[in-house]
Amino acid sequence: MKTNPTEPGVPPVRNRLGYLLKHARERLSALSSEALQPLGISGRQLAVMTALLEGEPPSQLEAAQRLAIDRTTMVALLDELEAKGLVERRADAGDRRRNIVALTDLGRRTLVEGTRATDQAERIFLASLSSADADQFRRMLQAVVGGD
Amino acid sequence: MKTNPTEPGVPPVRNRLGYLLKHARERLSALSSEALQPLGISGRQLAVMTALLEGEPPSQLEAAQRLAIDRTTMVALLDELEAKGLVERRADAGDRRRNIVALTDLGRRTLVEGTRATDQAERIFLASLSSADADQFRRMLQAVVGGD
DNA sequence: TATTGTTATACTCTATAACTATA
DNA sequence: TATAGTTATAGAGTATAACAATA
Repeated sequence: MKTNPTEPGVPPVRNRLGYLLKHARERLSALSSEALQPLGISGRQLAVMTALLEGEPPSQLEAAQRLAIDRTTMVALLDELEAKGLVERRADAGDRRRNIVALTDLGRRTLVEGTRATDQAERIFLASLSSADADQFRRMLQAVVGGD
Repeated sequence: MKTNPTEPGVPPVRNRLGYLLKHARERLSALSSEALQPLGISGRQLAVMTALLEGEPPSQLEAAQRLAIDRTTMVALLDELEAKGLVERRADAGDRRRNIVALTDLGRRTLVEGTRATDQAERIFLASLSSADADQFRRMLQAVVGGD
């Protein structure tokens, strides 16, 4: 059994995109969780609230599609947010299969504060990049994620 | 209840780093899984094998540290790799608490092929960026992840 | 027949606590 | 006392299948 025969064409694991994306997300999640803790919400919950405010108040299914998550995942997220008084479900008058989901006044205020908190978390996360590089980093991520 | 009062300072959820990193990683994971399927290994397993080849053959704990994961997570990963005949645990002669972990010959061949496969998955993942931008994207990720 | 919300269920990934064997 | 490996366990997060209500 030979020792340490470095293989050509096998780069260090810390240069691999899989490693980098995993740990980048872990670091940002930790920073965001910490920043949101005073508000008593998670980053996932803030993301749902953010999606509710884009365009018309969505059904649960439409809200899930805006976040590119499954509708069954949305159920539990809305249960949590409703229990905190941050969102309301109301039956759609025109199609009673659908629930229209909207932020409450408390939800709107919490969203604004949570956005400020996560903006700050993002700034800390990106602190090792120049401001121009940080903008480019975000654009590159949008490019590789695509429309989904 | 007002409808759709767009709040100033609340950007679309698809511009948030949390959303982008989550879905970027999801997309790369899907591409990598597909590329590795003929080899019968996961991206996580390939990452462990890659870490084993950097520097001296590590103990389980050192291998975990190279990947910045918990040593209890490493146990199950090595169980899987050992069951496939890709790695070997052998007791450290100098300190019998430690297991030295090394790739088998099959493991080394699988690592080389798996690296080629995930290189190709990374190229597809980055296809919307120029070659120079792709390099810069990777460097930026390394900068924000830091030494951990 | 198809769609929306829901529930039950299961699977992946991860970490914490406690055990064992060694040091 | 402390460390390396292990096990049991639990908690996120996610998805699939099946059901009820409605279209």
